[in-house]
Amino acid sequence: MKVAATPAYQPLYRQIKLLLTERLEFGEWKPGEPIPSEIDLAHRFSVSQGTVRKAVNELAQEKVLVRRQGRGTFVATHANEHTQLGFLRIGPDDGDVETLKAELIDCRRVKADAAGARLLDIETGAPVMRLRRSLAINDQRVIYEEARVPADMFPGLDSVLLEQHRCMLYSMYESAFQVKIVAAEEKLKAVAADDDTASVLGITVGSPLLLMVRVAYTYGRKPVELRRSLCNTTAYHYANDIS
Amino acid sequence: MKVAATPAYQPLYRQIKLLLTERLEFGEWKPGEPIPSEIDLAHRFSVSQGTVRKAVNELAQEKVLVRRQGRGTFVATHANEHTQLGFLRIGPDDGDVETLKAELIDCRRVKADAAGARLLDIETGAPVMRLRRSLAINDQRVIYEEARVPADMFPGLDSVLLEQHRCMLYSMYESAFQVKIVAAEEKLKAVAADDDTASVLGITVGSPLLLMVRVAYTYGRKPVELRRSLCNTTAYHYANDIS
DNA sequence: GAGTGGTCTAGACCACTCA
DNA sequence: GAGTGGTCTAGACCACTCA
Repeated sequence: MKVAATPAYQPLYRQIKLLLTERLEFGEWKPGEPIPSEIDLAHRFSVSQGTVRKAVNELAQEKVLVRRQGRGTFVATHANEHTQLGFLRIGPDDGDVETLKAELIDCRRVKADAAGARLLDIETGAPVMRLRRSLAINDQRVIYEEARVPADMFPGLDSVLLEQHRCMLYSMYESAFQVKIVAAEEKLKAVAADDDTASVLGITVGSPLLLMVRVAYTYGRKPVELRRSLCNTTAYHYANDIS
Repeated sequence: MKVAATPAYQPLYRQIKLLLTERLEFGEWKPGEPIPSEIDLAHRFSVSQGTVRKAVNELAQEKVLVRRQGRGTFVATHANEHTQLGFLRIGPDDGDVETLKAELIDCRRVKADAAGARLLDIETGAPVMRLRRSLAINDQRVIYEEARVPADMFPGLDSVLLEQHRCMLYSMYESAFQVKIVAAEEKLKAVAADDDTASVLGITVGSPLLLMVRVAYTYGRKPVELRRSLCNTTAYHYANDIS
């Protein structure tokens, strides 16, 4: 009988990719900073430039790194989220997103419920910070959302800090807590507006809203944030490209 | 004064990519068939294998080609849509998509309205085929949709042909009309169910539904199909990965 | 064992950025 | 002009598939 041996063959460039990821996690190169040049990395790891290139290319494709010809390769950052929109896929039916403003409703320490704990990979009942806010696109308040993060990863997270960062969450996670969001999964549904949401968004109870449930991950696909957003899509939509 | 000269520098591998795309459009290699080996292509185009590889890699990434180590590189196909789901991003909240059945409502020749014509890049009033149907996932009827395609690209499209292909549209476009869908853009909204949709889906009028508006493209980003789908997301959701 | 794509190297030269 | 990433080549060898 044959043992179900996982072949575990990993090409060299993937091992290099892992080493780079570890250094990124460790914080050797911080978001926005350049990493060493390909030639430099090739020497450090004693491989050819082509092998480093392949590892870096994959990380660039995953948007963990950003290549800039003639300048270097940089650690991706959410620092410019006010100009770049980050992971927000919502936009107006006509025209572009010109302004994006967040208004904090509250920020509280609560206990993780079973479903949330499972998604965040923590214990049920573990402390999480829950923040609620509304988002206005082009001065129209269209999104109400609730985000939950494990409290121990974000010590000192409170309303004051949030206001300081003008509610740009991923940028704040990154600069204040060294937690870099690199990917997310979203599930979308259509739901009817409840009382609270309706009053925040200034619509009638029962109106259809787009519900987006997001799990956001840091390096190594570790879940960091659970978010529930409700969007009034009367004049807005969620855009997605498929191939 | 400097003329705004578009540099128009195109690396060799992109020229090769273009040549490959042209041959695919022309039908030299059909969906499901293998294309020549990298070495063969390199000889034909008088470039190195590495350059061909780079061109093929980009096409594989765009899911126009499919690489299979040890076997060869194949033209992507929608032929297995009943097993592979194609571009459908909807799935049940619990479990997987086990069965997917389509039920044709009607298929008529109509005139393109202004908005639809613009998206399909045809004249307003030009003939389009409009087909309506419902989709059942795991034997639950959850989607009502309407698709429009330019009539001249699909001569002879009718209910009989649709039934023959069991409503697997992209597979039918491909095998019966040599139109290969390679990409799509979707816009999502939450809307209230109207009378017709409510009765087809067996829900109450006004229930929230997920509206998906899709433009599907063939090679060279030529628009081919405009689709409007309404999904009852009570026990289903639209899944999307972001990075 | 022949043929395919996948990895890796070493080296040349190009496009681009910035001082 | 020095330094970066981007392209291209030629060649070796590896992993995988299939007859």
